[in-house]
Order: sequence, then structure tokens, then C-alpha cells
Amino acid sequence: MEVYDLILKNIAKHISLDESEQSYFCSLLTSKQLVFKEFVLMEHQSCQYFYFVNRGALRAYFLNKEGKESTIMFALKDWWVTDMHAFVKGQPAMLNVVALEQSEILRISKTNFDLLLKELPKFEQFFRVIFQNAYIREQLRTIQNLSLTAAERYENFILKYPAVIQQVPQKQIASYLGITPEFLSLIRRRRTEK
Amino acid sequence: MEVYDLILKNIAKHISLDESEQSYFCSLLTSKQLVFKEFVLMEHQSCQYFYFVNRGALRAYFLNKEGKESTIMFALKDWWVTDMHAFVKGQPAMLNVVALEQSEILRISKTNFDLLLKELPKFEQFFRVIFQNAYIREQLRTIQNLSLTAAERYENFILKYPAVIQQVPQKQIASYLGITPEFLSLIRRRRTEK
DNA sequence: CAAAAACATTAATATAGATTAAGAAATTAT
DNA sequence: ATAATTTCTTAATCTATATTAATGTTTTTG
Repeated sequence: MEVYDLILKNIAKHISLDESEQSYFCSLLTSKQLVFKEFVLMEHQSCQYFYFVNRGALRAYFLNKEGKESTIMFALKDWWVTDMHAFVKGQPAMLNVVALEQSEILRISKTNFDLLLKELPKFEQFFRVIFQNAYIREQLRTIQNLSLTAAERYENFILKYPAVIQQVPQKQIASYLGITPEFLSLIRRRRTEK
Repeated sequence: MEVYDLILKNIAKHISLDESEQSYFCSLLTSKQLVFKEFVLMEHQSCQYFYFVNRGALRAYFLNKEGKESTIMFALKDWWVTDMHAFVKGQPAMLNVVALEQSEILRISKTNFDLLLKELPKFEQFFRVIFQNAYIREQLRTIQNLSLTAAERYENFILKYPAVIQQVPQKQIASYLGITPEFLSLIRRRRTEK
């Protein structure tokens, strides 16, 4: 079925499934349409699902006690996203996940996720690779947060996520970089002055 | 065999192995004694191994172009560590990994790692969980780097890694927190003044 | 055990980035 | 379309953290 094309291609990058495995896997998913600014997950709630972005884009962010947002992740089409700690450990979510535009997600519940891994152990390999890559990405981000200036982090961001630059307001990029929108504005001015 | 006790217990936390699986797994490892300050991995080298700390402690750090160190990870006894990007993608290492004291490591080569996953697919599950936890930890670190002050990050560090506080020089803790040793010194003074 | 090296502290000064505030521009909703 | 809301920019001021440098302390090594 059309709606599962993208996710099946995503999986086929790492493991191969026969027809019946494909339909079993798809039977464990539910799809959901989101309007602009609709929340997929809110902090303090339980996080029951692992989400796949089928169309559109999501943003995961943390809100600190003063109300300042820190963007943890932009999830574009073909990305997996959730509050992994909350999902895995059954803890209340720390993150908010919200639609950046009209979007479509596919989601698998924790119960079905556990079932999938049991019934089709190939998916252990699939998610091993997904988490391995997620770990590598986060570790690289830590390295850059610790060793680069804000202007350097912005240059890297442009190179790594050119699609995001188009789609999202600058204040959200600033919150991903860990700086204020005002300072990002200054960085951008200095950048074009050269 | 005695030397494999700890790593087998580490694995038993997530999957169970029978006698023959245990000995097969152990046959893929090599052990190595390290003296204080001995390098396990140096940047620009190829990273052939995934390391398990059997005794002692290691530190993984990044050296930027001005020569400033950023500590990416302290790996105490019972931890897995490597430059995961370099290990998985066969790229030159970005990280240096060095012994913080006299240590013993067990290591598995990339070739044997791939073989292990093929021969004993249970290990897909084991490493799925390992990487899932590693991802969760790194994501939490990103959240804290973006949303907390240096003094708050230090408090969290003390709570989370009390063993490290004892074992390593403050300048290395400062480099983990992303601040200078001088500023950590100030944070500590303010802290005891209260 | 002594000399050398590495580490920690303090203090003065410097700077990257934050805050505040106001107006301009863009986007969204009526 | 137009009003309302959100976002972006600019500039002045402020603050958390860096830098430099000197001194004292601990750890390592010959």
C-alpha cells in the first residue's frame, strides 16, 4: 500500500523482508495526519510510540524551567524520532514533539515494537543500525558543541541540514545551536559582510 | 576463564548464552594490559576495535585545531568504548582513547564483530540495547549542554559519575563539561562557600 | 627522596554570547 | 485584503565564561 512505501524503503536499506514480513510489519503501524503545530508528544506525558515521518517534518525540543526552548532534533521525511528515554524506560517524556508543517506520521506502539522484535528478530539488526547511527550523530554533536564556536556550528549546520534551513524559522535553528535568535542574526550579518 | 567473567556478566544483563556460545564469543576477543597514559587509539589512525574495560579506566577525547581537548567519554570498568563512527564506517579516528591508570581491556576487531553478529544473531539484540542506551545518554548530554549552566552541569556530573570525580584530574572534568579548569576551580570555590 | 612535571588556585582583564527593547518584515488568521 | 501574530534585525548594555599570568600544590619519575 502506497502509505507504507517510504517506510519499507527505509527498512530495505538495512534488512530485506519478504511479502508476508512486510505486511506483518505494516499491520503493527498506525498512520496519522498532523496539522501545522499539532503536538505528537508533550512533556510529562507517557511516550507510547516510536514515530516515522512519512511526509512533512517534526521538531523535538526541550523546555527548561525558565521556559527556554532547546531544539534536540529536526525530523524530516524518512526519519525516525521519539523521546527514546521515555519510550524505552516507560518514563514521562522530557521532550515535546510538534509538527513543523502539515505532516503524516506512521507510528509503532511500545507493545508492538517489542512484539516486532520478538516475532521478526531481523528487526533487532535494523534497530541496532538505527541506534548505532543515532549514537554516532549525537556523539558528533557533543564534539561540536564542546569544541566549536557558535559561528562554526552554524556553518556545519548549513552543510549538514540544508533542507532544514529553508523550512524552519531561524529562532528554531538558534535553539538547536544553543544560542539566542539575536546572536544568530549577528552571526548571519557578519557572514554576509565578508 | 577468569579474565572473561566481567564481560560475560555484562552480556548476561541483556541476553543469555550457553557454554558453547560463551566460548565462541570469548574466542573472538583479545586482551591487553595498559600502563598509565598508554594510548588505545589515536586520531587519524584507523579504528579496528571495539573496547571493553575489564579493569581500570579509559578516557576518549577530541583535540581541536588549536590543541584544546574535549573529553567525550570516561569509560570505567564494565563500559564499552570506541570511536564508533570510525569503527563502523572505516574512517580515520577523530578521537584519542587513553588509559587513565593501569588498565586491562578486552577488544573485538571489526572483522570479528561482523562475524559475531552473523554467527550469533542474538548479539544483534545485545548491541541494539547497548547502542540504544548510548544514544539515550548522548541525547541527555546534548539536552544538558544546551539548557544548563556550567555550574548545573557540574552538579549533575557529580551525581552521575561520583566514581570519576575521585579518579581523574579536574582539568579533565572541565574538558568534559566544556569549560576551562580555571572556571571549574571558581565554580568549586563558590560551591563550598555556601 | 629529590627534581621535574603536571595540576590547582587566584586574580585581573578580555570576549563570546545573553538580555533588553524597539522597530521592521514576514507569516498566519480573520 | 487586512489585522494580528510571529519572526527578524539592530543596538546598547550586561554576564558567564575565557585568557593570561603568577603562585602554590600534588603527582610522577629518575
